[in-house]
Amino acid sequence: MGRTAGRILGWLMICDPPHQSAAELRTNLGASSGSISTQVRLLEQLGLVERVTFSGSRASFYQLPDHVWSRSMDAELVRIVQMRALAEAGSAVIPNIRPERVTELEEVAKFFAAEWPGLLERLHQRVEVKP
Amino acid sequence: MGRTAGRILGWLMICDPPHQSAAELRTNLGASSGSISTQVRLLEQLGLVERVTFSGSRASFYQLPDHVWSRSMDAELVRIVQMRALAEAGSAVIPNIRPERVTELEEVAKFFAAEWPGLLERLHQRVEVKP
DNA sequence: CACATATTTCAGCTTACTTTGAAGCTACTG
DNA sequence: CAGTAGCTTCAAAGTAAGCTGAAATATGTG
Repeated sequence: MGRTAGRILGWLMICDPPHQSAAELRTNLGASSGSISTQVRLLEQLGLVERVTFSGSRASFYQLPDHVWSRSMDAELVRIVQMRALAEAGSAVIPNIRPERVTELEEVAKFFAAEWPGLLERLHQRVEVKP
Repeated sequence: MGRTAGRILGWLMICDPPHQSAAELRTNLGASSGSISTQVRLLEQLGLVERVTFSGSRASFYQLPDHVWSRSMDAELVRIVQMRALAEAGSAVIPNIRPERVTELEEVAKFFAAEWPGLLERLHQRVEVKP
């Protein structure tokens, strides 16, 4: 993630109101319109920003989705599963000496793939369901 | 981590013998001596490669440490704690509307800081203590 | 302890990514 | 449905990171 994307996220965490137009982002961050457009789209694809509109204004506004941080941990599971698939592909090249150089990676990936869903469930319980 | 660092790791997972000299890495990966020197040092600092020597040869050899993959998950705890510290610094700028934009990040960081040590313990049990 | 071998350093090159700003396009308001 | 505010695109410039290879430095064998 680029510099501007990070600054957009930071600003969207503290701005008032929580939704900002591209022009507001441009002004407050000192970035160009093109940069805002590109980076906001990137963040939208990553699920870290959502776009909202209001009738009466033709501008789009950008804001952080609810529970954005705990939800972003969900994406980690995708990467863990990709890692497990990669590690499993390694079974084709297991060396004779110290084969655990390859097999251990698979075990680690399997471990996290098994543990992560439960962890996420507890995280969401804790963060999204306030006591 | 750069391209060459990744290729070094990959080669060290499957090479025979498991320890390789800089010259061997250079030959097998088609990289320059400078690149090998720099990237091997980077990997050493990250704890992903260790350097060994043998009397009778003046060359250094590089190899993967034991349990390198499960141990590399330990480093994640450091990053989680750094994230918690950053998130706690955010308490100085909590906005009035939708304050959870900032506070949720802190809760997520705290959650992982609390959970990670136990997770690591079970990982190491599972991977390093073969049944 | 001389000296050949191995390693590190570093300036310049290459490559990949980011930003800018203006032109073109979209779509909403009135 | 015309006009225009706002968004996207894109080529060019800027920036950052990695690689190379030769020169400088370090190492430890014999």
